[in-house]
Amino acid sequence: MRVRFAPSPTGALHIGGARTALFNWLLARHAGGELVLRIEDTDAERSTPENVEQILDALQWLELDWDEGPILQSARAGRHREALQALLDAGHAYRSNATAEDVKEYKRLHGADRGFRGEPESAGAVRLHVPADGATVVHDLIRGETRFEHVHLDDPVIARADGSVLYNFAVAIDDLDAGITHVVRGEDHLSNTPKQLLVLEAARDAGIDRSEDGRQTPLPLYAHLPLLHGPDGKKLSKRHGAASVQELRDAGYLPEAVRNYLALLGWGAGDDATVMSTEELIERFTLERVSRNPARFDETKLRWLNGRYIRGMPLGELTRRIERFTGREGLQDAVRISQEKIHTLADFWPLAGSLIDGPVEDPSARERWLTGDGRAALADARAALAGAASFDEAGVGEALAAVVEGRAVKPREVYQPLRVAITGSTVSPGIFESIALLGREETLRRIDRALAGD
RNA sequence: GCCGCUAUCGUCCAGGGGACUAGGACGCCGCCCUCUCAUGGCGGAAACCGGGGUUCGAAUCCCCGUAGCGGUACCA
Repeated sequence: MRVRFAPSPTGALHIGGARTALFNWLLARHAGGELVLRIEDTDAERSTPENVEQILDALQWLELDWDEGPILQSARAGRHREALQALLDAGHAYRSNATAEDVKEYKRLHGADRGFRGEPESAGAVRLHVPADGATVVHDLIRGETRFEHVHLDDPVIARADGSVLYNFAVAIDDLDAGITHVVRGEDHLSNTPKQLLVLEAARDAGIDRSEDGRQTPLPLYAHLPLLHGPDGKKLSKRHGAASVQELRDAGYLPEAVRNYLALLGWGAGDDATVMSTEELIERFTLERVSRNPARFDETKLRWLNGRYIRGMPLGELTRRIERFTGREGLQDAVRISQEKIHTLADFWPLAGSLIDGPVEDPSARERWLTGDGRAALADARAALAGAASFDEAGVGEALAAVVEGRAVKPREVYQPLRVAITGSTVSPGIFESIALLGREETLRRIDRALAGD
């Protein structure tokens, strides 16, 4: 089995593209086949080297590797011209100066459901001859047979007047030359498939489909994946939050969680498995179980899944990732007491950063907890902590429990003022853990500053 | 407009003629745990797009309608 992932570098790699890459990768790894990476950059206007870099970078972050490539489609222009000329010579294609208006006029005359047929001219863009009768049937591995009647198909333009080839031609030739056995891509390409199949058949007839050993290359099998949409059912875009792989990374998601989540969009293991390691995904993934319905990208479920991965991760590993994410070091103790409270790497600093860089400013928190009884409770807590026999979590807990008991109040009446005093905010890791982490000296200093505050 | 794809809880995935009183997960609601936020545990609400047909029997098969999406570029 040889599959391919063929993004066009017209922007960052979006979630939909990442899912297509993942499915191809899963399929190749499951079957012990090869994955070819091809960059579809035949549109020089819109393709940039920066975008190519970004796509490669995104795939690397996702830890999806490939076995061949990246092959730049633009580098194959020579082969494309040769193949194009062969089709022209064999009479499967012709030059035409017909414009979009001409096509419209043709349909007005012959009916809206009649495909455009042009007259061969000496110059102009190159169109493929679509047979007058019959139909091209796409045997889609996911959707079954889809029949496209030739009368409905326009003679597609396969090359510009300057001889540079267009997408539907380049794809067909490249898939053929690369010996691709399974074309797995988004459903938006289903309608393009008959055109590509027609190019492939014309290419065979023109005799340009022979591999080195002279054998005819079999036509690839096709599988069209359901499309991915935003939460509102519309096409994915920036409005939907993290829509590109880079944005997912910056939002603090883990690549393994993203892989797991993306695999669940348009595919299910068959039983009720939700959390699956990449190894398990590889083992269980099959095209037969891919759904036909479009799916929506729902970030809340990704967040939950990401949280599961974070909680299940060894402390050292999580620390390493958070340190790389934040660019800080020496975070292990803070990470340890935050692990069960965060869902993404990005959640860590807002939760626990104040333990490292000092309390944050939150006037409303001070107003609510550091006035009246709160101040008094804080003073008691200070005294208790100053005299605590030991300053580990248990020692701190004991000392503070005594304060709660002594004041005969609900625990929060002591703990919240304390939390605001040492972190500045009402949200933090556990209070005993936080205080133990700070140590006696720093804790008392922060309490004193809070007490002196207003 | 034309051509095509799709249609099960708010979302994702099961179920593919009788096992459906339609299952699991996220989210939501409630309870428990609890120092905040979380985590964890328990419970709950929540769906077969509409209409015909086939059949003893339809979420499941067929047709029509509707809706969503895609294609219809000298874009990919």
